[in-house]
Amino acid sequence: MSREDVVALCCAPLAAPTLTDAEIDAAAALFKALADPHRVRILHLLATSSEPVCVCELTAPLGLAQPTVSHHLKKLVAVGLLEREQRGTWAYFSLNREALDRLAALADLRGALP
Amino acid sequence: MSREDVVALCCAPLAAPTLTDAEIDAAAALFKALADPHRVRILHLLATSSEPVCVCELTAPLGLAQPTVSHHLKKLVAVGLLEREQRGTWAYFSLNREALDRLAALADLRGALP
DNA sequence: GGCTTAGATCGACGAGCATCGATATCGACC
DNA sequence: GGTCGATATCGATGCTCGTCGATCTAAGCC
Repeated sequence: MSREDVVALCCAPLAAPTLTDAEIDAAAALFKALADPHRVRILHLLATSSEPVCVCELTAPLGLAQPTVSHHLKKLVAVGLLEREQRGTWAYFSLNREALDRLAALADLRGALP
Repeated sequence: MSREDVVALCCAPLAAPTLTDAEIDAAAALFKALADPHRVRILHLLATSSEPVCVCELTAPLGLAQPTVSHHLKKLVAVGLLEREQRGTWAYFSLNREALDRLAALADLRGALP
């Protein structure tokens, strides 16, 4: 599941009459990235922060070791939900607006209902 | 994670200023239920069907054995996304509108963004 | 009652995942 | 170059999950 596959979902919400296998796999991959409480909290922390956040600021509120935080961030970046920016030694992460639009469209199954 | 916990998320979207641990766990549990392609396809099949669907109609399009389909349906019912209705020997499943509303609100992280 | 069928449950197997210590990589600074 | 600090990667461990055959339960029918 590449990032391009996930991005291709932009105009194919779950409510569309038919979804291809690839689109369904991409949707499941996106939800899978959110299937862990720590990753949901990372998104929540970034959503309530006005500026990008570096890894060192996440270990404390999450109560996790640094390798584990890197592991979760990598998964969120892989599906396009997060963007990574290197500033010297530090790595800053922020939400990807387009990915959030895609997620919101995907999660809205109600469009096809009568 | 009981169904009541998940339902309690109704008025606490992910974009809210602060989320409790319980609310975050409930959100992750809801996304976890969607983290499998077969379960996404089940929701898609139900969303594109005007009437409730029985288990025997799902095994063929999913390409799964009957116990596996029952397993997935049980998970979707557990988080409230599906409703189960017994008609004689058959069990019919349909989407829960309120759960879909909750899901759409949860997945919309954009509310708190500037 | 006895048979048939739909669906749920159980048990086991294999794959995947979260976690963290140890290590590698990379940039900044002297 | 050498050192230090921040982050990523690696390896191992323990747990969870998807899958399906076998079995159990319950409803309909003769």
